[in-house]
Amino acid sequence: MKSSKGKGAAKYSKESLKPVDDRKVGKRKAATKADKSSSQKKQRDAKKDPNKPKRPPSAFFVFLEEFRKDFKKEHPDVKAVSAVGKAGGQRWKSMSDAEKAPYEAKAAKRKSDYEKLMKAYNKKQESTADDENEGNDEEDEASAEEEEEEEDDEDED
DNA sequence: CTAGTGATTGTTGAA
DNA sequence: TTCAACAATCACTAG
Repeated sequence: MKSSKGKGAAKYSKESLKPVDDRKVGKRKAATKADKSSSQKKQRDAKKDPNKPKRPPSAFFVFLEEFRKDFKKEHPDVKAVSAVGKAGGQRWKSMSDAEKAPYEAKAAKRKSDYEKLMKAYNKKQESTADDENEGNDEEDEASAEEEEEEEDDEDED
């Protein structure tokens, strides 16, 4: 699935896929915690999912992390997160696929771990009324093995 | 004091 | 296939 390179399937979208990208969709934040009774820092919530894994940062975010450092380095006085976001956004679009490659690779790895977390998260849910758990297969080791795969290929010097 | 807000794009999960 | 919200950051502001 996936349109892949676009091309062949870039038809249905185009206009239909537009409504989303334009204006921040009307504010995706403002979770307005609402409760906060317990001063538990900004833990986003405590009643929704016990331990839902946070979404893996996209290549853009990975790039942003480095970009922020560099940006602040040249703009130590800038204190607006939006400034970095905008600058990073433009810079990101200015980058070539090859340059984004390393970031995508990292993001891809992040996703791998995320999938694992999701597995563990599913198990924790364990609510569903009955769910007897039956055999309960522990299979999958929830422990994420830290296997730092340093794959550096890409351009060789 | 607490935590939401802004701004970027990508990604993922659900319908 | 399509939509929609969320991922990090950092100083400021409001109640």
